[in-house]
Amino acid sequence: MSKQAAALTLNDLSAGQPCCAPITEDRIPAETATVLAPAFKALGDPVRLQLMSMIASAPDGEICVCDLTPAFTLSGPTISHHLKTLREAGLVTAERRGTWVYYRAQPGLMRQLASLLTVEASVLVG
Amino acid sequence: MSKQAAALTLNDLSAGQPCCAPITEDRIPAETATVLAPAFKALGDPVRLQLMSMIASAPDGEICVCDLTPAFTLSGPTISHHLKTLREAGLVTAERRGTWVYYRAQPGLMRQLASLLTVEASVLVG
DNA sequence: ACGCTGTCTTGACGTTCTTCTAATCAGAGA
DNA sequence: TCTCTGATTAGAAGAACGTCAAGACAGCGT
Repeated sequence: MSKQAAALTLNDLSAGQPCCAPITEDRIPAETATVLAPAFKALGDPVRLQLMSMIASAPDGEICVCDLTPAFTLSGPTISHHLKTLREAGLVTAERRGTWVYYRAQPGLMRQLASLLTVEASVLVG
Repeated sequence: MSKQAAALTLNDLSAGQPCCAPITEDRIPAETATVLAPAFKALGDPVRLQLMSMIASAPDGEICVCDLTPAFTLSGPTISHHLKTLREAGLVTAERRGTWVYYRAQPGLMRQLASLLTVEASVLVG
């Protein structure tokens, strides 16, 4: 990384209201793209996309790693690595309770990504 | 490619109605994840995210490569390569008219990605 | 027909990603 | 304290990615 002008972090975005207009309205600033692209990248793997959906759709809002791992034909460390990627992207949080670790989705960031992609009717008609 | 059970393609999804419920409601099937993950991956680069936003927010619904390239400090071939990635992900289409090539967003796929990430109030409150 | 401009493809190089095995850490129970 | 189980970290191999320079292709103008 050579030139990193603005120190815009994920918290600056997920804390406040919607970061910016949908990409159909205005061009995204470079700093915003730098902050949000990693979240999209984290969802850009089939395994992580399924993990994310299992976490986000968990009945109690959380799900144990021990329930996630057997759902795939991948080794435990590999699943753990993918979960770390989702964690570092800010899409999920982890909490250890006793022996087990539970994962929970972060709706704020998800909603931001969704609103960024929202396409209004005007774009379709026009 | 070893085991490719269902021949689910991008067209199967973008042609019809919403592919599936938001990931907050149900776990997405493996085939759907395989089809949609590349679209998220394509958006997972700051340059491509900005390109996508410039294309999607273009006043006439389309924008010339000659307007995209000078907006970045990257070589022409590199921009062209990123545009190809967006094209292969199904997020944009390209059309040559005379000397110039114009890019246009594909709202269908964008709307699918957005609805997949949609978080209802129930998830937040519950 | 020729050259000019705009865009894409090719080939290469260094970096990052995905996956594994092996080793380590955290907590529960005897 | 020792051991057992669940989860993460460390290290390594192979594939994929981002970038550029050089070359190829497409269309316009002379």
